[in-house]
Amino acid sequence: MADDRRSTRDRILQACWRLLEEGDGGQTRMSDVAKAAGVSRQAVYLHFSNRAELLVAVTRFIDARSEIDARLAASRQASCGLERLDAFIEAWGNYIPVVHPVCRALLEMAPGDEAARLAWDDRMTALREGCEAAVNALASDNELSAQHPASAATDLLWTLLSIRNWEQLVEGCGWAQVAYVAEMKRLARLAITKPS
Amino acid sequence: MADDRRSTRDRILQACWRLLEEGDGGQTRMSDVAKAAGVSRQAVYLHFSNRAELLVAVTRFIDARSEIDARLAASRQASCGLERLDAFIEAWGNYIPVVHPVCRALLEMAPGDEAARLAWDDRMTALREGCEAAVNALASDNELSAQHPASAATDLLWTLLSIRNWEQLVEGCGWAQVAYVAEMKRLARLAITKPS
DNA sequence: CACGACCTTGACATAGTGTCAAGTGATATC
DNA sequence: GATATCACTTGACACTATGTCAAGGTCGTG
Repeated sequence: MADDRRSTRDRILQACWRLLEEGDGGQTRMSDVAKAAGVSRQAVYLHFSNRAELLVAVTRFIDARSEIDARLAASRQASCGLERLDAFIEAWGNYIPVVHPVCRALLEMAPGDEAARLAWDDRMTALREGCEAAVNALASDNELSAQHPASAATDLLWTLLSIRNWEQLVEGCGWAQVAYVAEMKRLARLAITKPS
Repeated sequence: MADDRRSTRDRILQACWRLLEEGDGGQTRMSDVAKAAGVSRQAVYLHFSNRAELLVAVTRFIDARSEIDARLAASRQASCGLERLDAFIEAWGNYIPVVHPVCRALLEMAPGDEAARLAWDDRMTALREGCEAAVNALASDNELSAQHPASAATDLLWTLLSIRNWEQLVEGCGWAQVAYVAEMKRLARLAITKPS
């Protein structure tokens, strides 16, 4: 029974994920998810009290299945600031395509939905903390550009690595994922580290 | 009569603009606009067949009142590529805060509304053409970085100057408008021009 | 058997967009 | 001066998606 319970919940999450990846983007409706999961619309509400909560649960579901923590941990073990910056961009930049479908849906509903907005802000705050840590590592190695205070460097890195920028370059301009990551590494160095 | 007609239409546009600037962002509804313009909700539909059309009309209304064409024309008359790049960033970057409230509304409805999406794409295509022209001017002066083909440099400049990035830095991180413009100029040079 | 957990069915409230039809009042035209 | 036309009002309606509620069904377990 406990197994069945998890299996229904998981089937909903899985179906939602699949629809977000395949479908027309964030326009996936609760009834679509229900149908895809082979369950009634109300069953979805028994597990997730609203759409925002479902989407947030899907992001966690994805996080758990994609070793994101491990990848980010690797970046924290880099031996110097520059290496850490590269590793961080590599980890995050390659994670974006995975979570992007859900992020898109969350982002689309954020303007009109407090819960979605908070969930999104949480995610972005976590990203900013990662950027801040990378900037601090650069500062420790005295590799940080003298152009700005560390907070401004963090702002820049955070903005550079935003999901919107990935969308525009990879989906909008047709850049290959590896080209995107390589270019972000190059730009980050130019923007916030000392000229070599 | 012809005067009255334009005055009602203009009152609607003006009211909509004001609400978008003051209000909670793109959540402004048709009935809000009607009320603010002192007109019935249906009167709004007599002038604009749907919300997307109204928003597009507001952007044109703003364009007309903000000498954007003149500012951009100035950037086209720059005597060298680098100067032109700066002038373009100056013109566009300082225009963003003016149109931003409407762009935000248009952007928020774009995912679910074909008309809004097309209108947005149009605007962004125009911006991209401006970026492309600036990149070409740099190429003519042999000032373009050898890192990428011109199209990739255009992609980068276009992405750098996106409204989302302005939102994040100015509204999200609290950067002053002048700091934003200055930093975009610096980054654009680093990203796509030859190192000096 | 009876209970409870999980799920279904179907009805309902709500919010906002866009449509429709009938009516009003001022202005222009014959 | 009657009449037609234009710009607008009023009020009702259809539609879509979210989220809520109540009543009932099914299955495993005590």
